[in-house]
Amino acid sequence: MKQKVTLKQIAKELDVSISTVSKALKDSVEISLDTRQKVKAFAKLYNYKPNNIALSLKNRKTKTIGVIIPEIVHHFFTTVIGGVEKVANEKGYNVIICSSNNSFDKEVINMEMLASGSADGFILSVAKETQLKKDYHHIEETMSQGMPVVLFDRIIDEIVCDKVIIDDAKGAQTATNHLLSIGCKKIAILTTVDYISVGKLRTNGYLRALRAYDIPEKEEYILKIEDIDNCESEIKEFLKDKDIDAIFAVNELFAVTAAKVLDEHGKKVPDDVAIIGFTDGILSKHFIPSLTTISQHGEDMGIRAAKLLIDKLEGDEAVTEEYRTVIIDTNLIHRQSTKKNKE
Amino acid sequence: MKQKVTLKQIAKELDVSISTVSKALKDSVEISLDTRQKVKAFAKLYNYKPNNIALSLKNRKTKTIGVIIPEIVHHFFTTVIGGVEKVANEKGYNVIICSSNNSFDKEVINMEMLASGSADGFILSVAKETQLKKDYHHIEETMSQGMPVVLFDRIIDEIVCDKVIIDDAKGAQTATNHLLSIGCKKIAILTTVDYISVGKLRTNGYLRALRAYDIPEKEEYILKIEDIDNCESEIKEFLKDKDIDAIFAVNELFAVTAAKVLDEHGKKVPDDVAIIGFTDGILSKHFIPSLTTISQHGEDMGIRAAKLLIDKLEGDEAVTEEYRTVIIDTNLIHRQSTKKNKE
DNA sequence: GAACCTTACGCAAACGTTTGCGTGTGGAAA
DNA sequence: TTTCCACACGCAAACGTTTGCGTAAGGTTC
Repeated sequence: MKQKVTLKQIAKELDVSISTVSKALKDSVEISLDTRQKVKAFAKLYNYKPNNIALSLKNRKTKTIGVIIPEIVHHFFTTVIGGVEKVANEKGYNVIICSSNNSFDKEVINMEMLASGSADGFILSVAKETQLKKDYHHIEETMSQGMPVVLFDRIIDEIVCDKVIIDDAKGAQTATNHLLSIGCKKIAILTTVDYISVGKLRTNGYLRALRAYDIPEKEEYILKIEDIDNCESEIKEFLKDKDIDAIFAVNELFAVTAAKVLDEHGKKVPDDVAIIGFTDGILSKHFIPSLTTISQHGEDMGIRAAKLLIDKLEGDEAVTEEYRTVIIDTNLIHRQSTKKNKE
Repeated sequence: MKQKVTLKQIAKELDVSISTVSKALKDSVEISLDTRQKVKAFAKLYNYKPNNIALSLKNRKTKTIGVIIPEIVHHFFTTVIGGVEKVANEKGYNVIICSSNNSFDKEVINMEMLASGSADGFILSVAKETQLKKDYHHIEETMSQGMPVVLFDRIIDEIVCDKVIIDDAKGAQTATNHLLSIGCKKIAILTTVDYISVGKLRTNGYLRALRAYDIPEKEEYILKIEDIDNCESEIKEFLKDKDIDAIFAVNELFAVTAAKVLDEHGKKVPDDVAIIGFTDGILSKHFIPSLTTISQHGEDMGIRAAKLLIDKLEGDEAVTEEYRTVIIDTNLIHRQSTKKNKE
């Protein structure tokens, strides 16, 4: 089994020095044309590829971006990654993806691992547990070692760095407004517990929209779901005999689960109850009825995040000291789940 | 801005040699207890972490697994990655994920990039284009340089290496049998073009099942979809006025799209037409009606693939020379889309 | 033939580690 | 006082690169 060929081996075979080989491959004028050609031919023959590790060590940078997300099996996050990869590949960067699995410890471990030489900077959406614990030492430590961090989606206000977010409250308000505009009056919200930043913001947007329409908020219309994986039972309980004409769900899963429960109760979507979701994933698109939703433009978020990071990585000191927060526009995607006949 | 602290800096501060620091941190008996404690205290204070890059260079291994998949925004592939990560983390490996986007060129580029120092071995599902082109030089080259490769799902028969697959034909046969067993006689299949290995295998399984039941295969019941992203129009055209009582779809998207088209035609699933899919993703689970399907156990595939790879990486020569093909069991998940009333 | 200039290459340091071996210091034994 | 032995530490090489600088060989100029 062949081993990877190095400069040293080529040098030995051709009876020249390592530096000659290195320079020849780079077409340095220091080396005679003859030698250059010989070396290059030999290198091609043996399929020489410079060793990235050695280059990283020498250059003190890895040309690699570390991405840490709470879940890997998650449509929104993968679209973001898609965007990151796009930009990264264009600019000659590699992407390492790690999932924290919503665990604080795993987030810390992954971050430390990547920070100790494997990546030049981070794109990060923090784990649920991290938001709960409010322990951000690993992020601060990483930044204090000179590695830029870009936070996206689930961000942390207390940390000063580049951020890419959507205006969750505004998106939620738009969603709720849409329900109001088609004549719904009794609008329930299925949301997460408050320590999830985006959940709280979306709840706020919902409340804001109601207030703007002078509709009193009702405790009984708000369900804050704790255990996302078992949301069905909570939603079932919540929806039982509830007199509502619309539901705003802060994510796809809540939306389709609600649809399912309504279906079981013999209620029709959208005629009896309209539904609007958040995040334009495959579920919303392919569900029957297809779900009206707020698109988060995950790929754009990834693109912007990657650009911010690479700017920091390649920028001079001036750029480095200035932090930006990019807000990605959301927009309402009209589908069947909010098409009232009375409209 | 602090920079990352190195052994050299600690050594200078403490006025000892680099090797003393290194040994002290490793609790070498060569170093006096006093010095050891001093060094360790200092290292902790400055949050010293050994530089992975330097270690990789020295050890000639990176403790990193490269995973290349055709698509990142894809439920099945992400579940596989989840499995890989699980095992990798347990064994102290890092995981780098790259997507080829189903492009041959990107697959080659990613592979070469990772092969030149960033990863010790690969877990790979080949791009559609690669299957079409039948050009596998990059994989062969990587293997000939001593880096183990594990192929999964979309594998290549011609390449001799470890593989993790499901028995696609058998799974398809099981699916078709199920349809037959509930009384369906006119079973259509929505499949991919033949150069996609898994698609072809599933088509074969379908045909095998029909033959076993002595049902003649009909050309008009078979749709080979070329452009997956625009499958809806093809399916619509195909299903128009077709007299069938069941559909076997080789993936989720085809299954739900068929359901949607049927819905538009006023046909009921499962009463008029039963549907069975392949791959147990979120769509199948949450669709109304929920879809009966063949589970591929993506996470298990990832786990097995990672284990095979790590065995190769850490094994001695004996293990290295022997290649295994692991076949993961599929199983039928009964849901509503095949619950005939007549049953 | 001396002085000088090109040309074409090699040396060595550096990136941050690890580790086998060499060595200076001190104390104990003879 | 000499010899010897632990003990505690430093040296240097190695992993694979890149690159500034030094230098030998050969040619040109006067």
